[in-house]
Amino acid sequence: MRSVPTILHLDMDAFFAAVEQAAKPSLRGKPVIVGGLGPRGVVSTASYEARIFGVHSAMPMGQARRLCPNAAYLAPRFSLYRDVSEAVMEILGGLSPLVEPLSLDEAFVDLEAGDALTEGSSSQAARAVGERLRKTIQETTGLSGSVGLAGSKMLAKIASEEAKPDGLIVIEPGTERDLLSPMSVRTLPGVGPATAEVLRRAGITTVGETVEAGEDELLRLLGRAHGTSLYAMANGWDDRPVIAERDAKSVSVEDTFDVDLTDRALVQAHVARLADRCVERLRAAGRSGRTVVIKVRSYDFSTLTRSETLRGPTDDAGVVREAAARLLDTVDTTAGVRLLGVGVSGLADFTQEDLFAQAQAEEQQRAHEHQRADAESADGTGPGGGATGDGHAEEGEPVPADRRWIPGRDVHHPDHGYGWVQGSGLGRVTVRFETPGSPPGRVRTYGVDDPALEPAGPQPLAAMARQERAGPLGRTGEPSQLSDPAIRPKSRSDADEDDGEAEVGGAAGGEDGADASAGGGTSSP
DNA sequence: TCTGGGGTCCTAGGACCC
DNA sequence: TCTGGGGTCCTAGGACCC
Repeated sequence: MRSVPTILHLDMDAFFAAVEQAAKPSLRGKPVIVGGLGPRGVVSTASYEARIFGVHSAMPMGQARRLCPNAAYLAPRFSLYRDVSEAVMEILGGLSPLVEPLSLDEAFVDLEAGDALTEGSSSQAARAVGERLRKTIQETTGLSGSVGLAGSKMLAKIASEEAKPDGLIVIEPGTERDLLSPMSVRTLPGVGPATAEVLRRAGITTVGETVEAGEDELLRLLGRAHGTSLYAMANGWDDRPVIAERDAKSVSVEDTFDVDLTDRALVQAHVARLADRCVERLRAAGRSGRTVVIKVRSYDFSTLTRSETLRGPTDDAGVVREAAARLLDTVDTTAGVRLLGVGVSGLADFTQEDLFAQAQAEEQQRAHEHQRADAESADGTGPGGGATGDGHAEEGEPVPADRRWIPGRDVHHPDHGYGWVQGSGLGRVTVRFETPGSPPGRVRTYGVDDPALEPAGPQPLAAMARQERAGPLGRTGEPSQLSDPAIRPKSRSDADEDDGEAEVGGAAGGEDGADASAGGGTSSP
């Protein structure tokens, strides 16, 4: 615990949804829900307008649609979020060399390790840094983030949570115990539903009661590691350092299917493809791994894993594919498989004699990854798409026209310019023509195979485009990929291997017409 | 329309070794 | 051969986080 609140936690507000609202003028001020659009999708992020209806992260999409039928439902666009995230992380890097990203939208910063506290180390100075940071992020990205400042990571995070949305809270060292005492145990990191239930049965629901219970009691209830850390956290004792970067310890990919898989050959084919995708990611990261894991979730949601440790680390797709196939041989899948996954752990640094060849291979991998990222993340259903899926599909087989139009994706039309897919189905696709810097636009409808309409890459957010025009940002001066004219206009990537279930709720605006909510291949409201 | 996808850490039992 | 103890690795599962 520090005596000055010099640990900063930044949490971007409703990040994915906020990026979409920045990109799509007609959605500003309206409920927006980003997540898997398939029959088994869940909410990634709900805008604050949607949260009023009770929608929140991790909620099944079906439930969200019942609660908030008029929201815009969009598939996530991770490559765009990554670009915005990088801009934010770069700003944080200007405060201190010690930045610990927790996810795309969250990070700790150790202000003591940097020189941002020009006016000396005090609460006031820390608050000023936090306010200036929020302003810079707003100007650079057009988005709001909430900031917590405290003498420890735990309290900085609790502070930013309390500050949401669009706020800043400083927890003055010395006030922690009183502040924490009335809070729910669920506030403490590491206390989820299961732990909370164990504690509740012991009569413990608040942080104060956790302290009163005493360490011995917590150890008895929760075991060694968990009990010890919970007792410390409840007392506000936390001296975990901010750690700039850690190496990943595992890499994995998984797909949930729209319909349970029963055909053994399809299951086997899918595991092989997952193994390939997993190795692609492993190699892109320049790593190799020793333990291969498969994951099988059954029709009834029961989940099992099987693993095999090799004699040495590998980044060979054939080796991983074969290990995964052997593991699958030990699992009965006749009753139906809902999810399949393949992972590699026990990672080692990839050692390579030929560094040039390695660099080249990685470059290709990265380019490929970048192109595939959105297409893959769009579906969440996996390319298999269920028992009738394409386990037999050939590489390069054309994507059916009506599957190219994933709600939320950018498109281009020679007459009307850039817009985004609002919905598709029944042979039609509805597009709203607007861009981040334009006023709200109008909707038009096309046939799904209208040759004039083409998928496009994400358009740069207005604020970020302005920054670029004003000159290179930050110290590196590297132009963002978003504004690189060679990359910005339509890329085919979004259409390549999507599996988007076309469907969008009656998105913002009243003139959507029938198409906006027509489901493509799946049921529609 | 009931449950994503990518991770981390911990526990516990058995094998194996000294 | 009525019988220890500790360390490490592997496997499986589960809680938790964003």
